[in-house]
Amino acid sequence: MTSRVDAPTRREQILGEAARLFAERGFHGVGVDEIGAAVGISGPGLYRHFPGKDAMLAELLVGISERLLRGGRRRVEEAAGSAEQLLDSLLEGHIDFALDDRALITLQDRELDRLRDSDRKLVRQFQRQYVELWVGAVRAVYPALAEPSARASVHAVFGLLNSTPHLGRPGSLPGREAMAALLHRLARGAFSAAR
Amino acid sequence: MTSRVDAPTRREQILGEAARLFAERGFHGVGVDEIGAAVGISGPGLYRHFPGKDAMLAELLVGISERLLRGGRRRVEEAAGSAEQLLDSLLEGHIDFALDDRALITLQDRELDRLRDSDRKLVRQFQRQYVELWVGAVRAVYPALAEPSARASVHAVFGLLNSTPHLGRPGSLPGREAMAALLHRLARGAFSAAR
DNA sequence: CCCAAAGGTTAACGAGCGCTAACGACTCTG
DNA sequence: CAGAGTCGTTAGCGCTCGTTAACCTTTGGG
Repeated sequence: MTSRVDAPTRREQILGEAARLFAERGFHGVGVDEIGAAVGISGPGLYRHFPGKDAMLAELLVGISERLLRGGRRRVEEAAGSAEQLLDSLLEGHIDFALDDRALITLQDRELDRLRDSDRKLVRQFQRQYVELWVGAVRAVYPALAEPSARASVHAVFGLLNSTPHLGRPGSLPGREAMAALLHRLARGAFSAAR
Repeated sequence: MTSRVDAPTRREQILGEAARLFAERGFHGVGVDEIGAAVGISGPGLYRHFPGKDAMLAELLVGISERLLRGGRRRVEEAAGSAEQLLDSLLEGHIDFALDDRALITLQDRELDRLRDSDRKLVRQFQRQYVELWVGAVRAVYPALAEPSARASVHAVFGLLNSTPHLGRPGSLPGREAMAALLHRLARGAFSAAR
């Protein structure tokens, strides 16, 4: 039983560096030797922890989409109150994720096609359920909004929130908390204009 | 002098298919043989038209970013009227681009790092000027908005508009005109909430 | 009519990549 | 202290990929 506050295990360390490298240079653009070097071991030593390079990507993508969905569902259950509160809670969770796990956000919509069919289907299924959860929350706040428009709006707002990775040098932008608040307002503004 | 309404030249044909393939499977995920096959010639025949695979990507990315900037500047000149009109015009242009050239949009922020240093610098320069042009337009409409917030908002709205490529099966979404109108409203709503 | 330019073809090379094989050191545990 | 399990190492295989070389066919102009 591994404690949750321990230093990251070698496996987790590898996954973290792999995520960063994949996001920076693309799945095909990174060699196993580089991933190994990033954690201080070299090349084939990775195969003591993963059956192959594909498996690392798969574990990353399945992990993200599953975490997002679980977090969303938890918020749906906890938000017994108003529909507004649920939408704000979902926004808060997604924004935290976008700001703190930029590499994973990038991978999620960039390298999905490199997965084996079964893994890709699984990730797509998680993503779809997550989107539908949002669609429900948005329509609870804006009941006049038709479902196709709501779905398209949710996709678009995800694009807005996930745009964080593509940002320039840090100087010309707000800090982390200001950025979170700004993204929240932008997203709410977009939804409220969906009509 | 090539007429603008002629059938696409072989070069243009290659660029089009390369854009589609790069967007689908990533730059490193597509082989020159596939690009050749997509236009009916095979593999090394491409080298009669381009010095290498990198050159195709470079021409695509430089072309897009240059076109976007030129279109934006044209709209700035033409919009002698109100600031609102300019912002709407910029939105219209970018939305047309996002809806009609999805592959290029995808490439623009996904494969930029695969370029030679000089080409990447050029593309980044075009992109930066395009963003600054938008920042000016947004701040003309919302003068109270500080520049860093305006810049972050512009990036975020680009993410919103460019989210079109990541959409699901066509059935569950609005048609092209409805989608354009929806994106326009969402973007305006986001800006108006930036504060 | 010739010949040069344009635009293809196939064969093959060299580099890089994912992965396996074979081996070694360290650390527990009975 | 033996032996197994864990976690590394290096060498190298086989394949793919971008690119080059050498050659062929068509076409338009002097």
